[in-house]
Amino acid sequence: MSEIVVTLPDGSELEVESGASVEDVAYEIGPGLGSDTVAGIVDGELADKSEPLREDCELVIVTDQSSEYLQVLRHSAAHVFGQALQRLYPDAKLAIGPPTDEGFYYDVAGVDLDSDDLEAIQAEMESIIEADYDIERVERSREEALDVYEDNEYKREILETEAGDEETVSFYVQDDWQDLCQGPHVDSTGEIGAVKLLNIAAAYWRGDEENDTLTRIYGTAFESEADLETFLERREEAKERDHRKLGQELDLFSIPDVTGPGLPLYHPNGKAILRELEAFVDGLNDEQDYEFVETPHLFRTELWKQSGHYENYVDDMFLLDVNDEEYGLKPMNCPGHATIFNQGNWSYRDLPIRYAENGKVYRKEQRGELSGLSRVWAFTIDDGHLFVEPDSIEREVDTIMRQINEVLETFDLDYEVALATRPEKSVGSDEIWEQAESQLRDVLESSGMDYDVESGDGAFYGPKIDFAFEDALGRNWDGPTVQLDFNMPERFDLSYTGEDNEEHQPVMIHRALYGSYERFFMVLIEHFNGNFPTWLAPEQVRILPVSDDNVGYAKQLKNRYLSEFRVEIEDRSWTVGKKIQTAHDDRVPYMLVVGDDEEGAGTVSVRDRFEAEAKAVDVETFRSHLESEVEQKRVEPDFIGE
RNA sequence: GCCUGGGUAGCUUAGCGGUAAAGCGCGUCCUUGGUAAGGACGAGACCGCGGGUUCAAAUCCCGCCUCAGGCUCCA
Repeated sequence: MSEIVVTLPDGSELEVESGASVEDVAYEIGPGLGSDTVAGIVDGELADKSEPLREDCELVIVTDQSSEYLQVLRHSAAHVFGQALQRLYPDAKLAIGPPTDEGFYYDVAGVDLDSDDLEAIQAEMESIIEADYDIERVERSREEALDVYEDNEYKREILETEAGDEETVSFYVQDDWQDLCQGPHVDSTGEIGAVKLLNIAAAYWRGDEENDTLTRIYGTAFESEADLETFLERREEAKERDHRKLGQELDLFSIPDVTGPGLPLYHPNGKAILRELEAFVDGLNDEQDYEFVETPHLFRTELWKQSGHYENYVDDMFLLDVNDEEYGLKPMNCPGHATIFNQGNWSYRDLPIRYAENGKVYRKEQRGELSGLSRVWAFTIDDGHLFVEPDSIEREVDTIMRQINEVLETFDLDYEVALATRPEKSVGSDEIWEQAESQLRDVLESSGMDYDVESGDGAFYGPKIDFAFEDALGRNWDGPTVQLDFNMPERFDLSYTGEDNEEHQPVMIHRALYGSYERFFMVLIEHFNGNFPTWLAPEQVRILPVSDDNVGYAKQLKNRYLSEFRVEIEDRSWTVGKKIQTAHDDRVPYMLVVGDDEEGAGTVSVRDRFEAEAKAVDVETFRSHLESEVEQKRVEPDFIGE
């Protein structure tokens, strides 16, 4: 028997006989670890503990303390689901049932399920868990496996494709039930502490819409009931924060049927926030010498042919026939900006030219994809296009990255960066792409930031750096982006006169600090749970007169002292308690309670959204605090307890 | 676009073959309140749109629009 070298996570190396299993190696390390072994990670791939090791490899032993344990457990839960389903519906055909980040799903055919059926299936699952069946791995020949799945075309397809080269395939058996599966799994069904079936949806076999539609049941599993409870509470919390619900409740926006899908209307409250967001980036752009431009929403398709959008983007464009001529709503702002550049005659002394526009664009996304503000047909990009000399690319990209950092820091958002490279559908030569990608790589390298490479995720005209930020619920979003483009300048024949008196082609940089206002707004709504920082809040202060007699004083405060802020007076004849309740529901950062005492002394009583109170506050003290809180864009109201 | 499930007052929802119900909000009146919901009365709905079945349709059937959850795609 030959020896192989197994490298462990701490870097140590272990010599074992070729063919030793993951579990054998674990026992070699220590008997405690051996008996705790659930599975292994061999060269990064999750493997069953009985997996024989035949070559030198890196090995991580998975125990119930490992982060991968949950994944294994959930995979087993998917099997328990499969068994439960087939107990209740013997005709059900199982397709695939993998674990996911949040749980597991199983795609099935041959059953007609709706959400009411889940309860019975879950009860069956619980009884399988209760019975604590051993889960055993069994090797069968491919022929034998094909016999097992005589009536299941999905499993047969897996056997003929993925397992096409294998002599034998593995099954996992529990009780009288088995499933074709590579594993790994936990030792017995009883290890699953808690399961919950969540919802039911449809999915295509292998994700291809040409294929059969399968019924997908989503569920999750945990080691304990308590973990499941925590998960369900978080889920409920995310539902409570849903921007569509808050958008309705806080009267921010609507998407009524009559206006068409994915075409949101911003109400005064929503627009108040958008105006602040616009002013913020407009200010940042002013600081970097951007010039503001404006372009129409509609252009002749000639322009889209010139830009390459007609070849590469028509499927997503709204086209209109106007007097037998074809026009298209703009899906991007760059061709308009390039055309503006082309109306001038530039020297190297003029560059970089930096154009900015909060430009509305239209993209005909698939109908089923539209959702609240996160996917819409009409959205606004805080767009910017720079026309630069090749040797100033790095400096400009670096400045943009600093701007993006400032934006994300302002909202208390952490982020990661990624370099997205050439996609399949693209324009331009290999040399141009290589040059562009290597320049972005250089900027990233010299910035010292960690970054991922996302192969094939670039725009059709050039590579880009994407910024993925994380919200309060731990979800990641793309938004800010910097894109390098050597192709559009060529297509539009852009030029400037160099120091050598020769014509040169500028490079275009496309960039956005938010990405789209719609999506960024949506993320902010959920990130802050509607509790916007004071500088963004549609209503920054609400004055609550104790009785109707104090309304006059309230008006005086609003008009004379607080006119620079968004202030409302609650003048309905309600009790103070009700006025406070309503102001909290409306998520107003500051309430000023004013009764006879305050009116007599010329003060206010301040209450913030955290329920903290401060009495007999001098009006000017409050006003100047508010001014600095808004000016510095502080994330939370901090007048009280500062 | 495809699959499944929905669309009932401004909002949230009940009703599911016999021409509509509640809470919140809105209006009027009483109350003038001191830090998380005072009271009374009232207005408000072609029950998503169009067709069909039926003596009778919000309710059953068909088509369309639209929303939700997914699949694929993306800012």
